[in-house]
Amino acid sequence: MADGRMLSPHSGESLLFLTDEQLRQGIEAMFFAYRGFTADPDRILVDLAYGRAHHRAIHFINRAPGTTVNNLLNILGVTKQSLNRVLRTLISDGLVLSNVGRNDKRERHLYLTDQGRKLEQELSDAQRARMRVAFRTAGPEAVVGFRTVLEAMMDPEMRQSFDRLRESGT
Amino acid sequence: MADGRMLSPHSGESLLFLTDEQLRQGIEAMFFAYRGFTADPDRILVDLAYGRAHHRAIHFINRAPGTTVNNLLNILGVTKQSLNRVLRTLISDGLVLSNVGRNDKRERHLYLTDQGRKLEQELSDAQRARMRVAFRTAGPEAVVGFRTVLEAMMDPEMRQSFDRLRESGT
DNA sequence: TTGGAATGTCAACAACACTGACGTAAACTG
DNA sequence: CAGTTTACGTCAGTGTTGTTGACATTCCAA
Repeated sequence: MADGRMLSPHSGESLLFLTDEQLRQGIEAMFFAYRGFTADPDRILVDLAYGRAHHRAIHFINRAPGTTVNNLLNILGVTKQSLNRVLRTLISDGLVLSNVGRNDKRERHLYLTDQGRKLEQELSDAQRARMRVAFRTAGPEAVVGFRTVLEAMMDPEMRQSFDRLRESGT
Repeated sequence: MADGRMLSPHSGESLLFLTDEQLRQGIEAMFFAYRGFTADPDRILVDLAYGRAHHRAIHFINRAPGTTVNNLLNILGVTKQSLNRVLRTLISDGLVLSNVGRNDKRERHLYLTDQGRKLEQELSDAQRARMRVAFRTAGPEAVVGFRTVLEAMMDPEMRQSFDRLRESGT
C-alpha cells in the first residue's frame, strides 16, 4: 500500500491498484471487516436464540414495511422455505405481523410490531455504532470511496434492490 | 447521498455522513456487496461438495504456507472442531498437507499440495476478477477509501491478523 | 371452468457453526 | 522427575440456516 501509492510515470494510475497482491488484500479486508460488521448484532442475538437470518428479516421489514414475502425473498436471496422458518418464529414470538393482502389474497404483507421495532432498534443501534466509528475514523472521502467500491462489487440485481431501498429511505 | 453532500456551513463536514440514514445505507451496502463477494467462488465450490469454510482454509493456507492449526484458528475465528472437520476432508482429498513440526512436534504445519494450489488459483481468480472490475470501476481514490473504512471496521485482533498478512504479502 | 402460474407452508435433509468431554503427545516448569 | 500446560485430534450432541420436494391456496387467462 505504502509503495503502491508511488506512481511510476509509465504504468498509468489506472493499473496501479490492480496487482494480484492489491486485490488479495482487498479480499482479505472484506473478510475481516465483515466479521466485525456482524459481531455486535450477533452478540445480542445469541441471548434471544435468534440468528443472523432473523436480524436480516427484521432489518428489511423495518426498512420496507408492508413488503411481501416474495419481495423480501428477492432482497435476501434465500429460498422461500428458508425465510419462512425465520418468519414463522418471528410471527409467533410477536415481533412480526403478517397480513393477507387486500387485492391479492395470496400475498402476505409484513410489518414489525412494537416489540419487533424495539429489537430492530437495539440491533441496528449496535451495528450503526461500529459503522459510525469506522466512518468517523476514515473520514468523508474514504466513506464515499467505500460506498462506491461496494456498489461496484454487487451483482446487478442486488444493486437494483440496494438503489430501490436507498430511494425509499431518504 | 445526493443532498447529503450539500454542506450546511454550521454543521461541519465531519458529521455530514453520520446520519442514521447514511449509516444504514453503509450497512446495506456491506450486506449486498458481501453477497457478490462470495458468489463466484461459491459457484465453483458447489460442484466439488465444498463450502465457504473450505475456501477460507485454502485461502489462508496458501497465503501463509506452513502455518499451524492454531494460527489458522485465530485467523478464521472458528472452533478447532469446526476447522478440523474441514481440514480432514481437505487432507484426505489430497489438497492440503499436514506436517509435524520439527522444533515443536505438537504443532502441525499446513501446506497446499499442487492440487490444492490449483483449486486455490481457480477460486481466487474468480474472486479477484470481480474485485478487479469493482476497483477499476470505482477508481484508485475510491479503493483507498474502501480499504480505510474496512480496516476501521475490523475488531482490533482482526486488524492485527490483517496487517500481519499484509506485511508478509508484499 | 379448467389449467397454469404465483404465493406461501410443511417436512426432511445437509453444511457448518457451537459446546462439552476426552485422549495423546510434546513441551515446559518447579 | 512429576505435574502442568500446550497443541492437536476426535466423538457426541445441538442449533441455525441453507437446500429440495411435496402440497394447498389463490389468481388469472384461455
